[in-house]
Amino acid sequence: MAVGEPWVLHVDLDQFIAAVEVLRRPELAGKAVIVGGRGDPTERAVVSTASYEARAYGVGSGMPLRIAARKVPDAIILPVDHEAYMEASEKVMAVLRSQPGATVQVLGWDEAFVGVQTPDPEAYARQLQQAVLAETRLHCSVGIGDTLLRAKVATTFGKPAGVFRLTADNWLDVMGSRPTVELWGVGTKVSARLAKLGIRTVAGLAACNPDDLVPEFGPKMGPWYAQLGRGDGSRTVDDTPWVARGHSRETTFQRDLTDPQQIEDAVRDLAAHVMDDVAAEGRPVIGLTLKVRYAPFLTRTYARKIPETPDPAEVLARALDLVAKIEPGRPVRLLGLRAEMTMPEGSRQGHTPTRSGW
DNA sequence: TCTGGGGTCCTAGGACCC
DNA sequence: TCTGGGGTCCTAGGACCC
Repeated sequence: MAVGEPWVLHVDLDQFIAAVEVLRRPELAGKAVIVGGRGDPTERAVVSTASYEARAYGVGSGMPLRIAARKVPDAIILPVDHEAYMEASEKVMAVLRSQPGATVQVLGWDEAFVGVQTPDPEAYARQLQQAVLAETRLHCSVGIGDTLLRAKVATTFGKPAGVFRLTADNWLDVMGSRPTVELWGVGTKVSARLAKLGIRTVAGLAACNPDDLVPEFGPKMGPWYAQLGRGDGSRTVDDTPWVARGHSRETTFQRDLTDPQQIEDAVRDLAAHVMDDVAAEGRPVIGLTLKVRYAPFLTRTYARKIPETPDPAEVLARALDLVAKIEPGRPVRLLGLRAEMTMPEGSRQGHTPTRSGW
């Protein structure tokens, strides 16, 4: 078999969550399906995924469920079922790993990078799509690139169920005139700050001097954004298992809390769940962050390093210390608790594009 | 229209040390 | 007595991703 050049493939399942729901309830095929929260549009919750039929009405991820239900009155609204998606995800990743010569870096439930040496990446991508479909009955789109970033962005143009190639050769032709917010790692805030500097398009970002971005974005992020504009970055797919730095739990209350006892009880509850996740990995806790959203939308975080401990009772006591920082009498809409853990030697860090390894 | 829940990493400023 | 300059650690806040 010909060895060929190294390529990065980015595999992204099409409307993954909705597709999994349709698989086990075939009568939903072709209908507007919305998955979010506990499936109750009267609750405070948001859309996890909408089927293409629902998206046609303007429903998208992150939209309040209440609004989505209003836009599509006859939509079928389902609760989020993490276990089902996890199971489907593991099947898909197993198929990717079984492809000849594939190195697989998982990015989330429904996407992964696949590194491979092949003379014909399109043929490889098609073969991969067929294998995933045959084994899981799920469709995916594939982006082909000479960097991780270009492969990731290429997938957008392959949807649904297609293949698209983006390399140094066609990057500016395809992306140059598009707004910077279409880059992976540039959101609305950063694109607005770039616009303030007169940079609106990917071509504009690609052409700028990285040093000119340092005063606005700092020594790391400035040059990083310039690199994004060029589509450059790592070409290495890393299959080292990812290890979480921490675990957190959050709850949004259907009614804002003001009673100190209720607030304390809620934190005890969060701590118990967080420590379940921590205990499953057997690493000690070294820090805590309490997140408080005061109604309507003011978020505060209170953080503290703690003496390294694996003991849930000790962690709970430190969490309750942080509760003292919550402003008394002010309505609380959301509470979150995050525990940071020690990291094992040599573990891969980061799973977001903007950070280490890119 | 009114915004979930799980993550990661960067930056700034103050405290402290040499 | 007052001061430079560099480093680390900690906390708070922000941005982004799925």
